[in-house]
Amino acid sequence: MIKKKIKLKDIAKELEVSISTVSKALKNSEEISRDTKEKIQAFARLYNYKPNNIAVSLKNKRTKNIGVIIPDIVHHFFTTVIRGVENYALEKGYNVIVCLSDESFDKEVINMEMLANGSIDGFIMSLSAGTEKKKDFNHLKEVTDQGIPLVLFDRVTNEIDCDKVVIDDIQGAYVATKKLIDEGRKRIVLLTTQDFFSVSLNRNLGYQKALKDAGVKVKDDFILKLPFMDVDDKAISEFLERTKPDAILSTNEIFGIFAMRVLQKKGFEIPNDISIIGFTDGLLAQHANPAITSVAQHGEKMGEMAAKMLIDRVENEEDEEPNYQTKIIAPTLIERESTF
Amino acid sequence: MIKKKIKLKDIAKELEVSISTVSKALKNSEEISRDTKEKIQAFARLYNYKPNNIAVSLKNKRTKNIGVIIPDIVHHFFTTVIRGVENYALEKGYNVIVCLSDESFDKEVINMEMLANGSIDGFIMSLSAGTEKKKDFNHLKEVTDQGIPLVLFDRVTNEIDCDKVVIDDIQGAYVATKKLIDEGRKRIVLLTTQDFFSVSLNRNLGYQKALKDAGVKVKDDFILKLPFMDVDDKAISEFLERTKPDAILSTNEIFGIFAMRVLQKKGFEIPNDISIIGFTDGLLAQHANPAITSVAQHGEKMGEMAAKMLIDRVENEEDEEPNYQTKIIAPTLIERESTF
DNA sequence: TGTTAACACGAAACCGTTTTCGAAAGTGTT
DNA sequence: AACACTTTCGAAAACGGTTTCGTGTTAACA
Repeated sequence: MIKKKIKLKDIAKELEVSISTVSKALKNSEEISRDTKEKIQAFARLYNYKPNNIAVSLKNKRTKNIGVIIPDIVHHFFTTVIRGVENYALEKGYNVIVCLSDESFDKEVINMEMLANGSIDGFIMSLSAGTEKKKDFNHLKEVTDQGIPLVLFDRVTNEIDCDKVVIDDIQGAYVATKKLIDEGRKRIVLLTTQDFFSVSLNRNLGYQKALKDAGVKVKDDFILKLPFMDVDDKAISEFLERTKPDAILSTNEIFGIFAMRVLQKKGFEIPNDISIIGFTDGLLAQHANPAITSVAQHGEKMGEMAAKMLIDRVENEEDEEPNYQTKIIAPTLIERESTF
Repeated sequence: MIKKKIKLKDIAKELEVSISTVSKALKNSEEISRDTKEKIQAFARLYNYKPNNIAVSLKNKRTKNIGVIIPDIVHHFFTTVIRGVENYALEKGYNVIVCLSDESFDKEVINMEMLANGSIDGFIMSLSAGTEKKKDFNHLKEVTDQGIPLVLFDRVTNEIDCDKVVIDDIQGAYVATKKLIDEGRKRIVLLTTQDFFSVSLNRNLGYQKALKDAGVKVKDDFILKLPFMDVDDKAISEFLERTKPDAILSTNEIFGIFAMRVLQKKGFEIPNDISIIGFTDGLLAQHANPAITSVAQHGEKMGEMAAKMLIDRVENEEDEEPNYQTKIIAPTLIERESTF
């Protein structure tokens, strides 16, 4: 026995008024008399009337949905961003449609196209590895050309004119490297990914800048660029044996964890023998033994800011000159047990 | 210069045919002549016509969206479930709307109500702690009464008649405990949460059953029930000092990690002195040092199955007698370095 | 040449709302 | 009694599609 949902027409028929009257009464319109409004509202409450979202969306051309496209959800950073977006969205009465590009350009395009046909009021996204590698941003261009608001976060591109929120990766790496230098470390190596990731590139720059500012020469063979997936214990192990570092900066969380494991198995003590700092202050860094000093990216805050920027755009679409902004969040070095 | 999206009416006007003709032509209807169809399709392709999802949804009463409500997204298990759901959904042309209940009953209700008014074709969800504690399932009842398909996973209730997918928690805990017994461990303690979590309860049962089957007496003070959030190092530490275990079974990932840290700080060697097995085969267990033997819950598979069950229901709504199923996934013990 | 059937297309209803506009009824003023 | 306002409500269009059904045209056939 399925209880069908009640609609305006049903209320109208039952109370012998018109649909328009019901609609207005439920919005407490001044046009409708006190009596009628009370009668209608009471009836609606009794039968638990809720307007159909789809019909409202079609009429208002507002879905109250925002689309979030991220490369990977099994990743603490993106997960915290979603939480931030969700928090703000819920507060503003928006739903969050999450799509995963799986680091693939094609999936990113498919997902965008699926959502761009009316399903959402705006996008929040971080570029997939495939897209960063291919440098093809036509799908983003099409979306913005249609007037759909877009906010890019973390992995962004300046090929596209839109709102952005990023952390200051150069600064983050700089501070981390400086911390290691100040500790007296002399052989500071960098574990990073290939260059097509905008974030890795910037972190690399920050690392080199800190070294230069301290009068330390940057050695190219102190930098290991690993593929971003399928991390290889062996590659790390060989690199560490060759470079014999006394400190490691990793541009992500996982490489640092791997390095620490390799070192611990070889009998090194962290941080006595070698200091380690990683990026992305995630669960792994927090719960490792010793806990790893990390550059926090404030994902949740990023998500909230992105959501705020997006919803502001969505709700004030009239302003003709966009005046796009890029918010830069300052990273924070969280000192734990893997450094002094 | 915003490029407005083209609609049926525009194509109709341009090609001097009716809207219905365009609609049919684009669906390759037999009613329309070859010539007209080709002309219309070519035009549509040229101008990149895509039907408006909202309008189609309103007409068809199908949104091609599925709502997923989970307690927490910053949690590896749920995150893998979402990935599984996403995979299957994308394949079938569905979008996934993710809502977070934040372990709160109220948020769970709000989210359900937001989505239940036409935004989605069905729900996939795992109960929040608040709901499990309160044992109030009226919001679920209302949804199913309306004929909206619902699939519960992991944290389920038998108060509600619907499809479910769970893992055999009793079995998982049984196998894990047996493994410890077979290793020769005599003082096997259990780290778990309060009883209102259905999963914890079952894991506790499995633990006790394995002990009994091996002729070991279950001691109540060998079981520590911690609040599910804000884990307390001190409580764990005191418990371990009091019980002096030679093996630990943790009903989740994090308690096991905490216990290992505490023990390592006290100088114990894992697994030489003490073996550890945890539930939820997440990143923490995989990357801990030593890596922790875990009972894998196969979240991605669960997500895929839940999505499959839901979409099957959605697309075959005619069958009058529901005949709800509960799929039980067998857990797997993944042996790592924290046991012999 | 008249009848019929196939073919190709269009008009209109519909999905469930919102909103504009017009109009009936009531009120008050002279 | 005539007029001008209010107040209160309903008809209808609109959002952008899908689908049913009717109809004009043409070809085929007796």
